[in-house]
Amino acid sequence: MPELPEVETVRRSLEERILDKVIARVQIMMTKMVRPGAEEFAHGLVCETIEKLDRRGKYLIIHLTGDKALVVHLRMTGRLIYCHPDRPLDKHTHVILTLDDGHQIRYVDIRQFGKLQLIPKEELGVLSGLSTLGPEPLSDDFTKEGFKKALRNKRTKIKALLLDQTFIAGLGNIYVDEALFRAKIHPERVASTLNPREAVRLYTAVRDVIAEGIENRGTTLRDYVDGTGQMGGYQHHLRAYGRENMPCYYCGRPLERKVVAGRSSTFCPKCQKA
DNA sequence: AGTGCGACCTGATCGC
DNA sequence: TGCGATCAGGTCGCAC
Repeated sequence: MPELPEVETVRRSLEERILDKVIARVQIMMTKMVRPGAEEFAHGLVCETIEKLDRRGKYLIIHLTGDKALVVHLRMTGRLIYCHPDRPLDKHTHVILTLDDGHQIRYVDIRQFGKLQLIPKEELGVLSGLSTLGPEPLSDDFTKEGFKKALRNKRTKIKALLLDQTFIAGLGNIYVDEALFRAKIHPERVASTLNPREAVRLYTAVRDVIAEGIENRGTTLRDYVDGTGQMGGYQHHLRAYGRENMPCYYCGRPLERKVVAGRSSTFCPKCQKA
């Protein structure tokens, strides 16, 4: 489910509603979703005030006023929903945080792959997965020159590289396919073989698709919704992902689908030459 | 260093 | 209508 634009949309939609609220009650229906144990998780959160909401890659980081932070990863089907307690419980609701404003934040996750981790803030810098993330694609430290240079010594397929969170943070299968399509680069191209013009095209494409994804409040294929339960809109703008056999926007020929880097990949065999 | 697989889960869809 | 196979936005660990 959620890639950077979806997580950022969740962050924004929650931020305006839960900032400065106090967590009054914690209910855990499925203990494996939380870290450390249920007991410690609940006790660590109760009476804490929500100070700040950050995002890094696909991680949502909820800073509390004490020395702790709640790190959330939605994986494939996780949802964080801010709602009134009267709203009927979704079938796969695993954790409920009740706030002092009378509302709740519910963690719902059909496939149960996600994780809510309560950790001391000083451990944010060492948490596996989070601490090893590459640059944010929209930040100043993701530079054209740095990107070009980094591609030069990578012998892996460009699709695998863009999916590698330690290389660049936040891209997933959808936005990688979109970026490669826009840059007219085949997903199986070996990264080091991209010429400078291609590298720049890809750099620009990555930033553009991520920015457009955020502007459109993310992509809803089936499960994704923001912090208020609203669907995204970027699914109407996709040009490659999920468009197998449909006409290429550039040349009109049917797009092809193939497994690359272990993921289903859709591309134009004519415009994105191998 | 890079690749390919299974594992973790539920549910939608498709072919028979 | 039913039933099994396949696939899904992510990541991790392991074998080669």
